Amino acid sequence: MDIQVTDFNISQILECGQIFRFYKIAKDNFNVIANNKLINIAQKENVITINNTSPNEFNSFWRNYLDLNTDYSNIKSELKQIDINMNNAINFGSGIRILRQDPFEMLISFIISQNKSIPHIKQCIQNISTRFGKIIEQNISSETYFAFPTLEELQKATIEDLKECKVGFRAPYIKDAIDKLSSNEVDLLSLINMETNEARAQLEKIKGVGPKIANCVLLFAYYKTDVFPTDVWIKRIIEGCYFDGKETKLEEIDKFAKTTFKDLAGFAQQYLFFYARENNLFKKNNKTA
DNA sequence: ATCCAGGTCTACC
DNA sequence: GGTAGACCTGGA
Repeated sequence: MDIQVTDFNISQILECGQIFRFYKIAKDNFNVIANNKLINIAQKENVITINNTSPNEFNSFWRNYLDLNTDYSNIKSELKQIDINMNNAINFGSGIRILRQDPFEMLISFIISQNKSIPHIKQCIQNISTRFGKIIEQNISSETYFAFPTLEELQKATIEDLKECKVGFRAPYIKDAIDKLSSNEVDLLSLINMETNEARAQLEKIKGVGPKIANCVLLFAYYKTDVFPTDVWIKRIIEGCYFDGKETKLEEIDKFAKTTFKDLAGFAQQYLFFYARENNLFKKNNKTA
């Protein structure tokens, strides 16, 4: 089915670092896995074509998942007023939207993400899905695709099993997450209605979850857009653009982002991350900066 | 080979 | 309370 879109670029949305379960088929054409479903999304100008869904399913799930109920024109114009850097970043990634993804999948995925490159993160998540997730029945490809496992499905995994999925030293962290969710020591459902700081404290009870990973989960699964996940890329671009290139503590960057971007910090982070990473800005030994 | 990648934990100050 | 070093793994 075809849908008219604005402020929407499927490549930017999938490649700005918020999602790991997508496969590029061709230019502006991707397979995406979410909600135990596999769809193909292709975009031509202001029309996206989604294969393997129905109008009913699109309206009940994908519309919200793709954040199509949010008007991005106001968000962008407000952020653009901040300065030339935000202006450049937004012009570069003007079709970015923040997906509304599954909390459990985001938690495990971002635990895996620490000190890893993005292709390797994707590989680990695929390994875990293939081993513990359900086969996606309504397939549109010759390959077999697997859904990300549920908590119940991952409860069967031992630390050894997880290590075989190549997650390395993160295996006990994943196990700790599964244990704390199973015992309800951490309740992902309850986070929806919590204040950002309170929700972050819950997530950080899990071993291997610090401020960066917690913020990613809060932004990408709970749409708490006042958080500002600071990874190496964000750290570099913020230091380069706003701290005269000087080494700056994470707490100070967080304070800066809160006062500068306020409730739109999460959006600002996505524009800056995509802008910095795609252009290799402020990387060590890089004169582009 | 050596270093680094969506960070966080641990050990020591 | 604050920081250096360690940490699985794989690719440059």
